[in-house]
Amino acid sequence: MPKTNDIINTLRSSGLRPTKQRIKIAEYLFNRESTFHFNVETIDKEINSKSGEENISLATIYNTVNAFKDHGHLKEVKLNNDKTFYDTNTNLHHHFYDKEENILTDVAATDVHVSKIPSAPIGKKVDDIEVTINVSRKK
Amino acid sequence: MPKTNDIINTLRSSGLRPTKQRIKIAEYLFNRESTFHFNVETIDKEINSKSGEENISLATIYNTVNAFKDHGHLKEVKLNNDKTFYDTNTNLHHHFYDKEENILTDVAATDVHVSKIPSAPIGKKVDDIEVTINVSRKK
DNA sequence: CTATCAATTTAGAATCATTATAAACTGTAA
DNA sequence: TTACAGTTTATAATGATTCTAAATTGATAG
Repeated sequence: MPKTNDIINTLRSSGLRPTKQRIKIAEYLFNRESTFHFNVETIDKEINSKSGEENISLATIYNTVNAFKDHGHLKEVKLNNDKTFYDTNTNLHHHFYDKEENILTDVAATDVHVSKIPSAPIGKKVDDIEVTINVSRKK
Repeated sequence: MPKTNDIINTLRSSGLRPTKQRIKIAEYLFNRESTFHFNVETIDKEINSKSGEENISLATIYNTVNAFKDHGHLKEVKLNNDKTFYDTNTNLHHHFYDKEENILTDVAATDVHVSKIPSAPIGKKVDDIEVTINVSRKK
């Protein structure tokens, strides 16, 4: 669980000025044990519902999430949804995806083995392999 | 390459009235050798650019694509893009994905083997596994 | 410590893909 | 041939996201 100073240093060293807003959002996103999937609305609700504290404007939340993504602190995730989701786990990993409930769960890279893939198209090289295990409620 | 009559029968048997517009779009989408990835704009441009022919309204293209998807004739595909893409290949298969160029290429299910996966979360069962092979330009 | 300036925040407008609406039209079955 | 539910359509509405331009703030030099 990174401390505020670590967060400030991380922001600085990736070229992002550690503003009040960015620090608050970074603490909310990265001060947790396990991986976390969220969208802009999540942050808006969580951070801006607390009365007594100053709110962060939606535009800033968008700016911040985009900046974090562009600097490799977040990964964008595609779901069957109108809103864009993000993942605080930027390492290579895989997913369980339940489309009935629109729930995404991380799977460690070591828990999946892909033993055969075709060669890449001409002029292309393989960067990585992502596996999505689609699941549904057991009946 | 299905003939118009086959298309009409397919539409009918999946409960879709074979209207002029649906037949035209279905012929455009399904009368081809290989898999095809497209979005609504693709259809709009291709079909509505031909002067002399009656245009199909955008609303109808949306309605039709949604109907085809809902009846299992199309599969929705998520790309790093603001527009929704569709795939005429509704069988289980995998993909090469080049995010630099936003190009998706099909990979046959038989060309990929996944030899190890974790067990599904409690109360869930595995439906299928989709593998995305991320590629980029070889340097 | 203070001035300066570029980076950032912000409210609100703008954008744009998609969906909703409701009136006109059409395929189908009797 | 008629009747009616299913479709099409132009247009308005929606909603997530981006843009804009003015106000604010963090960093830096002096």
